[in-house]
Amino acid sequence: MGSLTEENYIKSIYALAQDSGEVFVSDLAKKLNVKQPTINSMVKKLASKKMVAYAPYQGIRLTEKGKREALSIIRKHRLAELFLVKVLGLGWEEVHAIAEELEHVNSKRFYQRIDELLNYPKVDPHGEPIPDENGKMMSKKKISLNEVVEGGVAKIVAVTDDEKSFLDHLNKKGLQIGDSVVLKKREAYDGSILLLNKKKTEQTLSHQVAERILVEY
Amino acid sequence: MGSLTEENYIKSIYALAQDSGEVFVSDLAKKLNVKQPTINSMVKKLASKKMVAYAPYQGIRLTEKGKREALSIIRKHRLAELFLVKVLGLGWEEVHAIAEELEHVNSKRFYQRIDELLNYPKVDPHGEPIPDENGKMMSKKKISLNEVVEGGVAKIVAVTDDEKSFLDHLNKKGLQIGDSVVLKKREAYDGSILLLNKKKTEQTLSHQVAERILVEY
DNA sequence: TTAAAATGTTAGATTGATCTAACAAAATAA
DNA sequence: TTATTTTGTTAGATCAATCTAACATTTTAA
Repeated sequence: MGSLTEENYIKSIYALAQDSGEVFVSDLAKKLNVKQPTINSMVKKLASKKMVAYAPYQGIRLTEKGKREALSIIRKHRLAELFLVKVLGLGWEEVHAIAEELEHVNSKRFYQRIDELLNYPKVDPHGEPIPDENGKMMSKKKISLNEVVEGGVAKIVAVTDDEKSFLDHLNKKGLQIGDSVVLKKREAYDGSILLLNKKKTEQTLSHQVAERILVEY
Repeated sequence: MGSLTEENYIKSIYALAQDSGEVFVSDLAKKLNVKQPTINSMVKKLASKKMVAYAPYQGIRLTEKGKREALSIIRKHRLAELFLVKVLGLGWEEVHAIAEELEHVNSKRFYQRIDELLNYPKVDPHGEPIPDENGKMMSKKKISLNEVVEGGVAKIVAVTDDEKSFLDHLNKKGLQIGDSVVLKKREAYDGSILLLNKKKTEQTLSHQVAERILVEY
């Protein structure tokens, strides 16, 4: 266990990496509401503890050890949220703040009993998967971009075609694994879709291309 | 709310005052496992926040504000303990450490729901009274020294005679309000008792004198 | 390819909580 | 009443986490 502060850094690095792949010092500073030099020194400390690997301009990555730590905190957070809703009868909208505190409680027994009481749940009240004691969790459902509804936000997690020409096409459209996209509109007559890529520019994809793009949704 | 550290100081000052009346910088240092100068500066800070009143060689006293804070923490600690035993099924011997963490959770709602779920309990698993939201709690039973069994430890909390001659007599025996005493032996033929006072010296009290001394037991 | 934007670093200060070393005052015991 | 013990203080240092000010490097866009 690191300090409360260290735990919060680890958790935020994990969350940002989920959202957008690379995590820069500047991203973390924004997320944690502290200035960049603060992040800089903390990242050095975490690197010395082998929790992260860091190279300037290439982002901060959690090591296996760091990921284990992150998943342990996430497990506690999500178990706490579900517990607060199911057992204490609090509203799903008010439990997040309390879970932010409970996630730092350092007692295996406490969380084992909660897990048992809730009958080993797989997802929290927001539908997020709960990692088990070994950090394993249900992966979110992956679907094709064609199954996303108009207005939906989805994160590209995989492609089912790795022909260079296909990947080049995606690059030209400004699309990469890890990017979040917004589905603006679907044309009824040919199933082509209009979306906003990460850079907020509009792109049109044919139905055939969208079919090969898997998203987490 | 003060910092975690401040909360722990307040709680310890309250606990020491319960045990022995006066709380010296040196007592608190021992209790919190830090050195005296640390206590000295923290006490100054707490005094500036009007949580304690302090005069050297005369002990640290909580102000009304400080007492409210202490009772709020104690309430959370004891509710947490009972909750851990009754709802999570943990053993009474393992809940203290977890409650030390939970007592700092800063959510009224959380503790209100626990209180409700436990049906507004009056005592924790160790028999200690639980303060309500206004800091009121059951007082422990006060009994006369004559009702304490041989070998019992009791704390003097009041006397039912305030004649100077009576109080002088107690002073001579090294007995004061707030002192803990050990009842070593009771003579069958006249009901007089032999006890160890705070200074660990043996004293004999007549049955009539003991009758006028009230203890928390 | 040069200018601008994004990303990052160093140096030095601050605040909270802690320490050690040295000294000071009050209470208690011999 | 003097010596010892208990109780407390000051000064100065350290460590974690933060800041501001100034500067540096890399990427991206014009």
